[in-house]
Amino acid sequence: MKNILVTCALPYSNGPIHLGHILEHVQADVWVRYQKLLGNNVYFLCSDDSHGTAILLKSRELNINPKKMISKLYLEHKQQFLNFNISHDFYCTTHNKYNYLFSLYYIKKISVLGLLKKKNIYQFYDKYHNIFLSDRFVIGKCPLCLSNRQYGDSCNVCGNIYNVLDLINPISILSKKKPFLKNSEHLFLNINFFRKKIISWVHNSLLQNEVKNQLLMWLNKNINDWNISRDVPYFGFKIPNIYIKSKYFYVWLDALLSYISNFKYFCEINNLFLFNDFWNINSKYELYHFIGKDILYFHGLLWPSILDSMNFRKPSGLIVHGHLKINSNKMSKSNNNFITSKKWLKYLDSDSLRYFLVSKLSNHINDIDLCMDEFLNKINSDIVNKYINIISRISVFIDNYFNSCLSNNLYDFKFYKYFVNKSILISNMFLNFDYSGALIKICDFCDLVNSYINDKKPWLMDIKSIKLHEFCSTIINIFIVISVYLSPVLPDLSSKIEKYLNIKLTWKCLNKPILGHKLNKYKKLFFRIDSLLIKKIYN
RNA sequence: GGCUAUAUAGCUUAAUAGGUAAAGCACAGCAUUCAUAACGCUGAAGAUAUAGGUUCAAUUCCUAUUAUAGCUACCA
Repeated sequence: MKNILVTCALPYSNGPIHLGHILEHVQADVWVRYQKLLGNNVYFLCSDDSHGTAILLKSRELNINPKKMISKLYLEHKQQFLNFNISHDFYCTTHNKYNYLFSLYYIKKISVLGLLKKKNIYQFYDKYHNIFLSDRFVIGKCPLCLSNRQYGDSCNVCGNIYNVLDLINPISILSKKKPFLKNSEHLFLNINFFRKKIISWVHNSLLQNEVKNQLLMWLNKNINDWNISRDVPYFGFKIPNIYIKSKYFYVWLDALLSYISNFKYFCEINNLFLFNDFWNINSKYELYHFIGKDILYFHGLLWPSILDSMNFRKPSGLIVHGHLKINSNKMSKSNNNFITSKKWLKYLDSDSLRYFLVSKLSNHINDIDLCMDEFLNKINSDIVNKYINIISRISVFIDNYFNSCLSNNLYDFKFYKYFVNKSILISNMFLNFDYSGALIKICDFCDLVNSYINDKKPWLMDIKSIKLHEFCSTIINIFIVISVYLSPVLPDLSSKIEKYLNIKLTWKCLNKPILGHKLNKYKKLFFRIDSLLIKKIYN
């Protein structure tokens, strides 16, 4: 039995959960559910990322206390993930005592190692809002291609990056006025110190090839010192004055540290003595982080360095996915295709989205396109026409002629066994993150069964005959096997199937066929999606 | 600008060590009635972004170009 700790990237506490979040959590959830199905011991943790300038500004905009805002969003986020059956064992926010204590512990460690340096830097300052402006809060004319309204760090038009101080006619996006330059002393982390150790971690952990290449590219040159402090006003943890005066921890530090502190918190609440087993430097237990391709820099460079400095173990692997697009466009409010999880559930169900996303996920970091027409076709043809159709066409006989009871023998044990024997193939595909490939195989199974039924023509067999009874029981047993394979993907449908069949869908179901067993009367298990609902999503 | 990826039928994706490019959806015909106009069988059509190179042989390896995505810390 394996012991595994799994995390997702932390949703930010300044807005609702959207389908992009759901993509990542579904990818992790399916993997976690498969591990559990196979009997491994998995803890699945996540948290809201509740610090940073953007949260402070959002709370000012809404005119409420940032603490109030993040706790309100926390409850909302947690509920949304529950609605999509994401099986987190623990979900909290980064704004908690444990995380603060680990932040203190961390800065002490890097300070003792002599890796902190103070440097004076110049930044734009908005005197109307009394706040230092990060590059993203300043817009102006690109110094290279002269395009208007570009961000302080890079130009969307020519793609160049530059120093914010070179921007022509800079304007603060907060006050819409010209900011002025102000200097401030900051703490910088010498991350280069860890370079060799990180390189060795990259070579020895489970990473996709493209991820490995990207990390080694960054690691092949010197990495600049990392500014880990932020000026007031800020919403986060304050750095003790012995290190620097009036500064806060950069949000990414405590966000990453929360992977550790949340587990500590979780263990304390549940009286588990597992913390050292999972985090000690020689831990044999496994640790995986599911993240989007945009935050690889932090998880592939900063995070291993943090763990190294604290003398904790490093991740066994990172699972990096691409971004979610809607109808081939980036999901954004300006594209008018920003879909929150709440809105989705108003018109459509969780399982169908889970199924669609899983059918698109592989071990590559390609973007995933949620094309709504394709979604409709896929759900109706895969789930209804292929998979559910099997039970729908056989249950009629069982209910009408055999009092909803399975026979004592099978009509075709060999055929049944064929599907059971695929269990290792299917589970390995899921465990290796080849979700789309696994679903293709499962659809092939359904095609095979439907074709078999056509071939054997049960409607021509004598009603109430043993032959028909055993035939139907064979098909239902195969349906059970396929349902076990799909259960991590479709939790809602699976629990309906469990109720109907009077069984629990577990890996043990594959040991031997279920015989002489009483089922419930069949009722429709899954409904076709109406194209009208798809249109409503956009209104 | 630099780096790392990606580019295959109308759409979405396969192709495990260079060796006849495969499947689902959509489309057409036939058959069938147990099934949510579902299922089955047959068929047609049609694709390796562009230009070169290496090779007996390239979707696969190399180079360039084009397009797309992410990164290029101090947004998260």
